[in-house]
Parts: sequence; C-alpha cells; structure tokens
Amino acid sequence: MSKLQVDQIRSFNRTVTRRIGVLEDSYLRRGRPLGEARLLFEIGPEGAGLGALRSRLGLDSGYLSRMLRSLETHGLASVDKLDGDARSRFATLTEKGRAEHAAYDALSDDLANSILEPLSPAAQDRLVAAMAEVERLLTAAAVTIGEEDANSADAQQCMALYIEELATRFEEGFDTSKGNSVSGSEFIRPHGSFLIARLDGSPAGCGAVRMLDAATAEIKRMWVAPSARGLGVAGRMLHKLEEIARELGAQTVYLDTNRALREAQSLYKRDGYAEIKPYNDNPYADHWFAKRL
Amino acid sequence: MSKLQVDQIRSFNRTVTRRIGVLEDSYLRRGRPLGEARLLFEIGPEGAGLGALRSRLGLDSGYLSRMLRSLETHGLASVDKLDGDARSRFATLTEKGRAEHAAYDALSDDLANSILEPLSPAAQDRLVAAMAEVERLLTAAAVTIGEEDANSADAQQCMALYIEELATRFEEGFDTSKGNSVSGSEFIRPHGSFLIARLDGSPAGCGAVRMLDAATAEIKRMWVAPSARGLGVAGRMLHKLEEIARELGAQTVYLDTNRALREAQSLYKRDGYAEIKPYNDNPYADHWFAKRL
DNA sequence: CTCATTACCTGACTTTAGTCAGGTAATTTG
DNA sequence: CAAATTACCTGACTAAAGTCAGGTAATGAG
Repeated sequence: MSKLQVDQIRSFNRTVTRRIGVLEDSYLRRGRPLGEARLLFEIGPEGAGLGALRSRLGLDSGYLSRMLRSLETHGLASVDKLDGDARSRFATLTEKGRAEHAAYDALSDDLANSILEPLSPAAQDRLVAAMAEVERLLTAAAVTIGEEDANSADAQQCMALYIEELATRFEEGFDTSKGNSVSGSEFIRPHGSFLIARLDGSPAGCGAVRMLDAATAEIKRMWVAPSARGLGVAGRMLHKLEEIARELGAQTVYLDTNRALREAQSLYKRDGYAEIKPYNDNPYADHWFAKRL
Repeated sequence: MSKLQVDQIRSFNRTVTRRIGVLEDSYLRRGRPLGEARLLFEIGPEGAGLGALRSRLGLDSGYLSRMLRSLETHGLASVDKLDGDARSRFATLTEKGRAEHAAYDALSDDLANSILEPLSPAAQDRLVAAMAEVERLLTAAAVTIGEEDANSADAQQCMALYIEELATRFEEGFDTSKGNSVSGSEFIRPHGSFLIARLDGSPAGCGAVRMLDAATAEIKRMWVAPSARGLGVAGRMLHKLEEIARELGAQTVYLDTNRALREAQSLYKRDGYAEIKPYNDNPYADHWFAKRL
C-alpha cells in the first residue's frame, strides 16, 4: 500500500463523489426531499416491509413512519397489514407512486447516459469496463472474514448451503450420514476454528480447520456463496485458515476434495498444495492435498 | 449506449456511493457537522480567502460567515484582514485547527488503506488502475464544448495561452505579427465559429473555423489546456468544428500545422485528413491538410 | 394465562443546512 | 468626488433530517 495508491484512492473518492453526487442530486430530487425520494425508490414497484426499509435506509422507526405518512398523503404509497404477523406492515406504491418510481428510473438512465454521451464509443467501453472492475474490487474489499462460533445460526446456515451445493455438484450425490462429517465442537479452539465471510453483515462463505494430531491440521468446509465468487474470498479464507493452523501448532495442513470441485483444486495447487496419497477414507474424496507451513 | 452500459453505470453509482459514502461519513465527521468538517478541510494548513471558500464549497455568504464564526469559537480557525483589499478576509487554521486538519488527513489515508488492505497486492494494483481510468474518463465526460463569442474574455485568454504555447514549442519561435493571424470577427457566423471547451466552468481549450470560400472551411486555433490533455478533447473539438463547417456550407476542410505539433498531425491523420500542397503562405506552417466532408 | 418482546406509531424535541433581506465599510468607476 | 460595486456580516427565517421517550396492539415464551 504505497503513498501513490492511497493518493489515487483519495483522488478517486473526491472526483467520483463530486461528479456523481452532484448529478444524482440534480437528477433525482424531483422537488421532493431526498429522504422521501430515496424511500419511494426503495419501496419500488414490488413494495417492501417496513423493517426491511428501516434497515436498508438506516432510518429511525419514527422517522420512517412520518415519511411514509407523507408519501401516503401525497397519494404515492399505501401501508397495509402484512398477512401472517399483524404487527408487521408492508408498504406498496400506488398507481401514482409507481409512475413516480418509473420517472426516477428514467432519470437514472438519463444520468448514466449523460455520462456516456460525451465520450467516443471506445472510451465508453473503457469507462464501463473500468467501472465494473472498480465495483467488483470494492465489493471484494468489503468482504470481512472472521472467527465465529461454529454452532451459531449463521454458521449452520452456511454449512447447510455448502452441503446442498455438494449434493448438486457431486456426480454421486451427497449423503450427510456417509461423509466423515465432523461435529461443530471440533472447530472450536484449541481443537480448531471456524471462519465466516460476510458481505454487509450477511454470511457469504465459511471455512474450518481442526487439528488431526499435534502437528497436523485439516481444512474443511470451505465454501463461498455464489454471489461472492470471483472476489478472491476463497483465497483469503484459505490463508486465514492456514494462519490459524500455524497458531494451533500445525506444521502441515491436509485437505481432501471431490473431483467435481475443479476450481477448489486449482486454488489449492496455486497456493502451494501438493497432491498426496489418501490420508483418510472419505468416500467422497478423490484428491488429497498437503502443504508444509 | 446500450442498456447494459447504462445498467453498469447505475450499478457503479450505487455501489460506490454506498461503499465510499458510508465510509467517508463515519471516517470524516469527527463529531462535527459535515459542513464544518468540509470547511475546516478546505481552509487547509495554508489558509484560504473567504471568496475562494464560498465558490469552492458553493456556500451562501451568510452561511459561510456563521460557520467560520463557529470554527473561531471552537478555537480552530481565525479570520483576518487580507493585506491589499481591506474588504477581503482570509481564513487560517490555528494550531488546534491544523491538528484537526492533520487528523482528517490521516483518516482519509486510513479510509483508503481500509479499502486496499483486504485485497491481495495484485488486486490492489488492479483496483488502483481501474480507479485512475474511471476518474480520467469521468473527467473527460465532464468537459463540455460549446460555441461562444470569439471576442469574449475567456476566448481571448485561451488564444493568449495558445500563442504562448506556440512560442515555446516552435523551433523558430512565434511572432504574432508574422503569422497570418485572423481577427476574432472572422470566427462569427455566418463566416465561421468559435468553440470553447470547459471543465467545471473554466476554459480548457478552444478551436475555430472560418470559411475560405463558399465551399471551403479552414480550422484554426485548436488548443487544449495541458491539464485537459489525454481526455480526447481535441478529437471532440475537431468533430464539432467539422460539423459547423458542414452547416456553413463547406464541402472541404483545410488546415495547416507546424512540424513541432506532432500530436496534432497524428490526430488529423487519424481523423481522415490527407496532406496536400500549401494552400497559403503561413510562414509557420510546415504541413497542410484537407478532408472532404 | 401472564409477562416480555416485537413492530410500529406519536409527539416533542434538536441539529443541520440553507435562504433572504437588509446592513456596513472599503474600493472602484465615471 | 459622488455613485455604484464589492466583500462580508447580521438577523430572521424555513425546511429537512434526525433523535428520544413514551405509547399501543399483536405475538411469543414460560
């Protein structure tokens, strides 16, 4: 992280927030307070629950309530009871509200066009490609990976999704009872550890280590949610797991994998793992790897 | 401008304003209203005139006055008479204010680091490169080119800078009286036209056309400010001038150039101009070009 | 069935941001 | 030198944004 890199990022922040921010402001107000405009946009044609709106926009409950009332009195939205829980309420746009939403949508398009329009087609392509790259990498940078309790609800959810994926991807299917599954307590220090990757708070992947003997660790349950793939999450996860293995006293790390998981195999090889003879009798394993730390 | 491009830009705007905006907010407030924080930052260690602050931050005179008073009462800044014009005043940071500024500066660096830190070195390089590209192209997109009065102060200023540049770049120097200079009135419709490129309001380049005869136009005075080079401004300028020439009835466009202006020559060639025999006796011209519209 | 919790609402605030109509002193212009 | 202009200040506003301390009805836990 050189001074030059940091300066480039700071300069980018200034330029982009200035150029885009100013445009957004002028394009997206439509004579309405920005808060209400955002709320209208966030409700969207499909409607949204109040709780979801509150958390997405980071609003105080009272503030949201008042803004919704304002949208209602302007005939733009209606708030009704949600079937199921009579406490929860659900906001929907009226006909007029949907028209406003469509207008905002069109303005957003205009805004994007106003950025592209002055550029030559080649420059347009370059801008769009660079934007995609920035977006992808900013998202990647927003992924956090931390040690968490292997028995937490989020951990269980990740594991369930992981198993579901194995079941669809393994040619032979996947039966939980047959895999040499390991209980959550094996992934708690000092026996092991469990990592969860999160993007904006929601789980986006997991990974676990446990000690096989005093000098050997095994990595298991490495999984990245489809929405977070291509961001280098698996690589970071693997490094963190190795670091923990080292802390726990391991000098060597083992892991096994199924032949269907090709991207996993190439990750392991890239990271310095070498294929070894089977070190277990996992019926779903086709390849076994080891790496000296 | 395909739907896909527009969608990518909208998605970029959302992601960047969310990720960067939220970070900036939390990093850069330091328990102070954002307006005051920005003002403090904008005054900077060197201080700044109130007029400059007003225009840079787009503030109402009364509002700025009050915010400065607030900074003063918190012991962060002081406002003194500027020597020269006793009406103008100049804001400076106190010791304490400079410390705050340094803290903001450090936080800005932290923010940038917090974005880079989770990424691998290779990804860091890609992010920084993509950010530079986005910034460059967004700046390019913000350049406007429009017809203006060739006798306006800004036009004269551009021309003066243009001539200054010729004087330093031509091996033989440049003497205004010898060049077949053309008065501003030649660049007024229906004889011709004058374009000024602007970035955030300030002139960043110019270009002119005039009719040599009923079917032939000549392009002159093409110049782009050093700060706006590499953004494709010259190309856009050239196209606009050709468009105007067409409107004025031209079927052919002529132009001449000095051998020292190599980037201009390559632009003309790229744009379809072919070298021709001298069509004038401009002592500074080494190459003459023509293009059929 | 009781009590705590949840999901939302209401009223009463405060702070921030921003505008507008004058005012004063210094300076420039004709 | 008078009149206009400039550079800033002051007071009196408004609107938007956000916070806080209670409420109420529905729901869930023991």
